[in-house]
Amino acid sequence: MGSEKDARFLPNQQRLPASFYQQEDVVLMSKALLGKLLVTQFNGIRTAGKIVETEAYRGSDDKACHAYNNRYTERTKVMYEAGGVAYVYLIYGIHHLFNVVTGKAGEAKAVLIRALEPIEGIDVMLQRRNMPQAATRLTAGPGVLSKALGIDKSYTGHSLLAPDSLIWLEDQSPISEDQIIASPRVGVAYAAECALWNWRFRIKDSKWSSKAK
DNA sequence: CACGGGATCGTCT
DNA sequence: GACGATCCCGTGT
Repeated sequence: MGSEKDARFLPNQQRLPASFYQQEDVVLMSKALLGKLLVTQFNGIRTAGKIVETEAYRGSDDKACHAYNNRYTERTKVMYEAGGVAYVYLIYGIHHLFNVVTGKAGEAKAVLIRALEPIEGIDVMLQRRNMPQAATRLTAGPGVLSKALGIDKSYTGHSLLAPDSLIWLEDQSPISEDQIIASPRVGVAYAAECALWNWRFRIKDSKWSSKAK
Protein backbone atom coordinates (compact mmCIF):
# COMPACT_ATOMS: atom_id res chain seq x y z
CA MET A 1 0.00 0.00 0.00
CA GLY A 2 1.41 3.38 0.99
CA SER A 3 5.07 3.75 0.20
CA GLU A 4 6.32 7.04 1.61
CA LYS A 5 9.75 5.47 1.84
CA ASP A 6 9.77 4.28 -1.72
CA ALA A 7 12.58 6.07 -3.54
CA ARG A 8 11.26 5.15 -6.98
CA PHE A 9 8.67 7.91 -6.91
CA LEU A 10 7.79 11.15 -5.19
CA PRO A 11 4.60 10.90 -3.08
CA ASN A 12 1.72 13.37 -3.02
CA GLN A 13 2.62 15.22 -6.18
CA GLN A 14 0.40 17.71 -7.97
CA ARG A 15 -1.78 16.62 -10.83
CA LEU A 16 -0.17 17.48 -14.14
CA PRO A 17 -1.72 20.72 -15.48
CA ALA A 18 -3.42 21.47 -18.80
CA SER A 19 -0.24 23.15 -20.07
CA PHE A 20 1.54 19.81 -19.84
CA TYR A 21 -1.05 17.90 -21.85
CA GLN A 22 -1.46 20.56 -24.49
CA GLN A 23 2.11 20.53 -25.79
CA GLU A 24 2.29 20.30 -29.56
CA ASP A 25 4.71 17.47 -30.28
CA VAL A 26 3.11 14.12 -29.45
CA VAL A 27 6.45 12.30 -29.78
CA LEU A 28 8.00 14.54 -27.13
CA MET A 29 4.83 14.06 -25.10
CA SER A 30 5.24 10.30 -25.25
CA LYS A 31 8.72 10.62 -23.80
CA ALA A 32 7.63 13.22 -21.24
CA LEU A 33 4.96 10.84 -19.95
CA LEU A 34 7.56 8.20 -19.09
CA GLY A 35 8.15 8.17 -15.35
CA LYS A 36 4.90 9.95 -14.50
CA LEU A 37 2.45 8.36 -12.08
CA LEU A 38 -0.91 7.21 -13.46
CA VAL A 39 -3.47 7.20 -10.68
CA THR A 40 -7.07 6.01 -10.36
CA GLN A 41 -9.31 6.41 -7.33
CA PHE A 42 -12.61 4.57 -7.61
CA ASN A 43 -14.81 4.21 -4.51
CA GLY A 44 -12.01 5.84 -2.53
CA ILE A 45 -9.54 3.12 -3.46
CA ARG A 46 -6.34 4.53 -4.89
CA THR A 47 -4.19 2.52 -7.29
CA ALA A 48 -1.17 3.89 -9.13
CA GLY A 49 1.68 2.91 -11.38
CA LYS A 50 4.72 4.55 -12.92
CA ILE A 51 4.53 4.80 -16.71
CA VAL A 52 7.38 2.82 -18.27
CA GLU A 53 6.20 2.38 -21.87
CA THR A 54 4.23 4.62 -24.27
CA GLU A 55 3.31 5.00 -27.94
CA ALA A 56 2.58 8.16 -29.94
CA TYR A 57 -0.41 8.53 -32.29
CA ARG A 58 -0.33 11.80 -34.19
CA GLY A 59 -3.75 12.27 -35.74
CA SER A 60 -4.81 12.89 -39.33
CA ASP A 61 -1.43 12.19 -41.00
CA ASP A 62 -0.73 8.95 -39.10
CA LYS A 63 -2.10 5.83 -40.77
CA ALA A 64 -1.87 3.86 -37.52
CA CYS A 65 -4.03 6.40 -35.68
CA HIS A 66 -7.77 5.91 -35.30
CA ALA A 67 -8.15 9.56 -36.36
CA TYR A 68 -6.21 9.05 -39.59
CA ASN A 69 -7.47 11.26 -42.39
CA ASN A 70 -9.62 13.10 -39.85
CA ARG A 71 -11.87 10.12 -39.29
CA TYR A 72 -14.53 11.37 -36.91
CA THR A 73 -16.88 8.82 -35.40
CA GLU A 74 -18.66 8.17 -32.14
CA ARG A 75 -15.57 6.34 -30.94
CA THR A 76 -12.89 8.78 -32.12
CA LYS A 77 -14.57 12.09 -31.35
CA VAL A 78 -12.93 12.20 -27.92
CA MET A 79 -9.50 12.36 -29.55
CA TYR A 80 -10.39 15.76 -31.00
CA GLU A 81 -10.80 17.36 -27.59
CA ALA A 82 -8.05 19.51 -26.09
CA GLY A 83 -5.29 17.59 -24.29
CA GLY A 84 -6.11 16.37 -20.79
CA VAL A 85 -8.87 13.79 -21.29
CA ALA A 86 -8.81 10.00 -21.48
CA TYR A 87 -9.42 8.11 -24.71
CA VAL A 88 -10.38 4.53 -23.84
CA TYR A 89 -11.60 1.98 -26.37
CA LEU A 90 -12.30 -1.73 -26.56
CA ILE A 91 -10.06 -3.94 -28.67
CA TYR A 92 -10.59 -7.59 -29.66
CA GLY A 93 -13.86 -7.51 -27.75
CA ILE A 94 -11.95 -7.98 -24.50
CA HIS A 95 -9.34 -5.36 -23.67
CA HIS A 96 -9.79 -1.71 -22.79
CA LEU A 97 -6.84 0.45 -23.90
CA PHE A 98 -6.11 3.72 -22.10
CA ASN A 99 -4.74 6.74 -23.98
CA VAL A 100 -3.93 10.29 -22.94
CA VAL A 101 -5.30 12.87 -25.38
CA THR A 102 -2.72 15.61 -26.01
CA GLY A 103 -2.27 18.77 -28.04
CA LYS A 104 -4.88 21.34 -29.01
CA ALA A 105 -8.55 20.77 -29.70
CA GLY A 106 -9.07 19.44 -33.20
CA GLU A 107 -5.68 17.74 -33.54
CA ALA A 108 -6.58 14.20 -32.41
CA LYS A 109 -3.18 13.40 -30.94
CA ALA A 110 -2.94 10.74 -28.25
CA VAL A 111 -0.43 8.65 -26.32
CA LEU A 112 -1.19 4.99 -25.60
CA ILE A 113 0.03 3.88 -22.19
CA ARG A 114 1.56 0.44 -22.79
CA ALA A 115 3.06 -0.59 -19.44
CA LEU A 116 3.33 0.45 -15.81
CA GLU A 117 5.47 -0.33 -12.81
CA PRO A 118 2.97 -1.03 -10.01
CA ILE A 119 3.41 1.45 -7.14
CA GLU A 120 0.30 1.78 -4.97
CA GLY A 121 -2.64 -0.51 -4.23
CA ILE A 122 -0.95 -3.61 -5.55
CA ASP A 123 -3.28 -5.85 -3.54
CA VAL A 124 -6.29 -4.29 -5.29
CA MET A 125 -4.63 -4.63 -8.69
CA LEU A 126 -4.05 -8.32 -8.01
CA GLN A 127 -7.75 -8.80 -7.21
CA ARG A 128 -8.81 -7.01 -10.38
CA ARG A 129 -6.44 -9.17 -12.44
CA ASN A 130 -7.40 -12.33 -10.57
CA MET A 131 -3.75 -13.04 -9.82
CA PRO A 132 -2.45 -14.60 -6.59
CA GLN A 133 0.80 -12.64 -6.43
CA ALA A 134 2.68 -9.85 -8.14
CA ALA A 135 4.46 -10.63 -11.39
CA THR A 136 5.62 -8.60 -14.35
CA ARG A 137 2.49 -9.43 -16.29
CA LEU A 138 0.37 -7.60 -13.69
CA THR A 139 0.70 -4.31 -15.61
CA ALA A 140 2.92 -5.10 -18.65
CA GLY A 141 0.66 -4.45 -21.62
CA PRO A 142 -2.00 -1.87 -22.46
CA GLY A 143 -4.95 -4.19 -21.86
CA VAL A 144 -3.80 -5.62 -18.55
CA LEU A 145 -2.74 -2.30 -17.03
CA SER A 146 -6.21 -0.90 -17.64
CA LYS A 147 -7.71 -3.90 -15.91
CA ALA A 148 -5.30 -3.55 -12.97
CA LEU A 149 -6.26 0.12 -12.52
CA GLY A 150 -9.99 -0.54 -13.00
CA ILE A 151 -10.25 1.51 -16.21
CA ASP A 152 -12.76 0.54 -18.89
CA LYS A 153 -14.23 2.27 -21.89
CA SER A 154 -16.95 3.92 -19.83
CA TYR A 155 -14.22 6.38 -18.86
CA THR A 156 -13.51 7.56 -22.38
CA GLY A 157 -13.75 11.34 -22.40
CA HIS A 158 -13.11 11.49 -18.64
CA SER A 159 -11.12 14.56 -17.58
CA LEU A 160 -7.62 14.06 -16.20
CA LEU A 161 -7.64 17.70 -15.02
CA ALA A 162 -10.86 18.26 -13.10
CA PRO A 163 -10.32 18.38 -9.31
CA ASP A 164 -12.95 15.68 -8.85
CA SER A 165 -11.86 13.40 -11.68
CA LEU A 166 -11.22 9.75 -10.85
CA ILE A 167 -8.23 9.31 -13.16
CA TRP A 168 -5.23 11.63 -13.28
CA LEU A 169 -1.45 11.86 -13.65
CA GLU A 170 1.00 13.11 -11.04
CA ASP A 171 4.28 14.80 -11.81
CA GLN A 172 7.56 12.99 -11.27
CA SER A 173 11.15 13.59 -12.29
CA PRO A 174 11.60 13.46 -16.09
CA ILE A 175 13.38 10.50 -17.65
CA SER A 176 16.59 11.59 -19.37
CA GLU A 177 17.00 10.96 -23.08
CA ASP A 178 19.77 8.40 -22.59
CA GLN A 179 17.43 6.29 -20.47
CA ILE A 180 14.80 6.04 -23.23
CA ILE A 181 14.65 3.31 -25.90
CA ALA A 182 12.72 4.05 -29.11
CA SER A 183 11.39 1.30 -31.39
CA PRO A 184 8.56 0.71 -33.89
CA ARG A 185 4.99 0.69 -32.64
CA VAL A 186 3.33 -2.63 -31.89
CA GLY A 187 0.55 -4.26 -33.88
CA VAL A 188 0.26 -1.64 -36.61
CA ALA A 189 1.78 -3.48 -39.58
CA TYR A 190 -1.20 -2.40 -41.68
CA ALA A 191 -0.13 1.23 -41.38
CA ALA A 192 2.36 1.08 -44.26
CA GLU A 193 5.26 3.54 -43.93
CA CYS A 194 3.90 4.81 -40.62
CA ALA A 195 4.50 1.37 -39.11
CA LEU A 196 8.24 2.03 -39.33
CA TRP A 197 8.25 5.16 -37.21
CA ASN A 198 10.05 4.60 -33.93
CA TRP A 199 7.25 5.95 -31.80
CA ARG A 200 7.24 3.35 -29.08
CA PHE A 201 9.20 4.47 -26.05
CA ARG A 202 10.43 2.52 -23.05
CA ILE A 203 12.47 3.25 -19.99
CA LYS A 204 15.77 1.45 -20.50
CA ASP A 205 16.25 -1.63 -18.35
CA SER A 206 12.80 -1.47 -16.82
CA LYS A 207 11.65 -5.00 -16.17
CA TRP A 208 8.06 -3.73 -16.06
CA SER A 209 7.61 -2.92 -19.73
CA SER A 210 5.79 -5.29 -22.06
CA LYS A 211 7.95 -7.65 -23.99
CA ALA A 212 9.86 -6.42 -27.05
CA LYS A 213 8.72 -7.74 -30.37
C1' DC B 1 11.39 -19.32 -24.80
C1' DA B 2 8.88 -19.31 -29.33
C1' DC B 3 5.00 -20.19 -31.63
C1' DG B 4 0.00 -20.74 -32.77
C1' DG B 5 -4.71 -20.32 -31.98
C1' DG B 6 -8.97 -19.02 -29.56
C1' DA B 7 -11.56 -15.67 -27.00
C1' DT B 8 -15.17 -12.03 -27.81
C1' DC B 9 -17.75 -7.76 -29.36
C1' DG B 10 -17.89 -2.77 -30.61
C1' DT B 11 -17.01 -0.30 -34.58
C1' DC B 12 -16.99 0.79 -39.26
C1' DT B 13 -17.54 -0.91 -44.11
C1' DG C 1 -19.91 -9.18 -42.00
C1' DA C 2 -14.94 -8.61 -41.02
C1' DC C 3 -11.57 -7.44 -38.04
C1' DG C 4 -8.62 -5.24 -34.42
C1' DA C 5 -3.02 0.00 -31.00
C1' DT C 6 -4.28 -7.82 -27.07
C1' DC C 7 -3.85 -11.57 -23.84
C1' DC C 8 -3.53 -16.18 -22.26
C1' DC C 9 -2.84 -20.88 -22.57
C1' DG C 10 -1.22 -25.03 -24.72
C1' DT C 11 2.31 -27.35 -27.15
C1' DG C 12 7.03 -28.19 -28.55
C1' DT C 13 11.97 -27.36 -27.88
